[in-house]
Amino acid sequence: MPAPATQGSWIDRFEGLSGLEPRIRDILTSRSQLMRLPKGTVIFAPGKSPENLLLLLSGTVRVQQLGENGREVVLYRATAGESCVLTTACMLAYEDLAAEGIAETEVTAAAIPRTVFDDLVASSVEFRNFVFRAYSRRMTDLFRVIEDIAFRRMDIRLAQKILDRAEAGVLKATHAQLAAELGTAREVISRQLAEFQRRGWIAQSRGTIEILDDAGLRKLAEG
Amino acid sequence: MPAPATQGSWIDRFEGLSGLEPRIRDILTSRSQLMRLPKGTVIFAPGKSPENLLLLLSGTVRVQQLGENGREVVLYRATAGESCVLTTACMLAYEDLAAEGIAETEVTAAAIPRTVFDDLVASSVEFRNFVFRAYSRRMTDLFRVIEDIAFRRMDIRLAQKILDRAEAGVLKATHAQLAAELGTAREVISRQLAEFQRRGWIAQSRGTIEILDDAGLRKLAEG
DNA sequence: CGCGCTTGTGTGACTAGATCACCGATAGGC
DNA sequence: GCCTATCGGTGATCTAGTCACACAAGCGCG
Repeated sequence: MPAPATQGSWIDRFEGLSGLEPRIRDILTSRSQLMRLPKGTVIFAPGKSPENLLLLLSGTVRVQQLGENGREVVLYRATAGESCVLTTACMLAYEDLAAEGIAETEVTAAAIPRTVFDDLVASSVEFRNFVFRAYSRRMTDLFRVIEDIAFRRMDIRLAQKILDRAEAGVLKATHAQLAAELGTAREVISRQLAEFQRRGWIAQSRGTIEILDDAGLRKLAEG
Repeated sequence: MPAPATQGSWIDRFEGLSGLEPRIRDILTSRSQLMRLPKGTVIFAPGKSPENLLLLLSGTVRVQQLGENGREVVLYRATAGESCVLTTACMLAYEDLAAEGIAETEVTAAAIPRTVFDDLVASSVEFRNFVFRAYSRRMTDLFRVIEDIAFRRMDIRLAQKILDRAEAGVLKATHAQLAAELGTAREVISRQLAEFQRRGWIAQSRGTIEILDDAGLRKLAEG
């Protein structure tokens, strides 16, 4: 991305914020703070609520639910151009969430303090719409997760996951990681992958999955 | 709808709204509309987004996720004193939700049009807090549902459900309804209940479950 | 190099839950 | 009292989660 010529140009990377009135843009740029979080940073977690609302400029944040037996499910990922609104929910949470947010890659973000956030919501329709739209999007994501877990077959979900997260036909992930993504046990993933392999859809080696037959996987994922 | 003794007194039934400035109270009372919805009314559904935000004065609204195969899971219930904020998410939703809200009993509510809602959010800190707190609460509920579905055993969840929803030791519900609540199949519920009965924890008859041994159920539900 | 350690993967046996195909029981309308 | 819709019970079968353990691949180190 080219170095911004004007102060606060990062704002325009957010869908819905480009039309902000100058006054609001000023508040946003002057009272937020750009920050860089190394990969693996825990942004929020049970008992650790964040002080700031993050608007992601680059990188991705993974939000996952933790079960007491050590198992996990990935709830959603926030990527550049999105906000981590759940954060606001956490900021206000009268109750601790059993979820945590982790920087999955290095992340750069604009951090907006709670009070400034409130101020912005009060003074700008566009910002309000931005915020509520973000909430709506997250809700939708959560609903999909629920639907998946409750109603969809593992093989289908796994095929989707692989197609989703593979880059150039290759997915770097251990069976255990995929299991955590889908909220299931490692063995289940191992067996499903063995079956995919048997059908010639993928090739496996320690920590990586290579897609051999995209169409085969896709056919399963759709149906 | 019963005429309130003093204009706007219903506002005080909502935790967090009682401290509103008079000016805001006036907007709320004058620009909202009290309404009565008969039991079974569909408040929102896929393809049917509501125009109003509802603040529930009495009755309960059940919000459930619909799976394409006809199965369901109950996401949460909103009761008197709560708002149906998801509604606002739906109002703004750029995407249809596969969820629906249904009046589970007769419901009375104050309906706030979308524009007035925006106005209130803009002009009152208390109202903003009220709204975000409501969002936060719903998120928490959704997280619990995800955790339950993904990690908890059916027998435990069923025992909890029975304890939760029984009134005076009796629960009026069919096996099919309980199955829908928990996002499972009717047969599973039937078999579990048969087991509970065998252990002397409950007695069953068509459409009703009677709790005989509260402690027994509770012990399972906790563990 | 061989050694031990950690992490990732494979497998069998078993339990829980979901699905399918039924059939019998019950209540309510007529 | 009979008909019919709804409710509940049951066996067979399949998918998924759990447990216990064994084997394999990488990795540091003497």
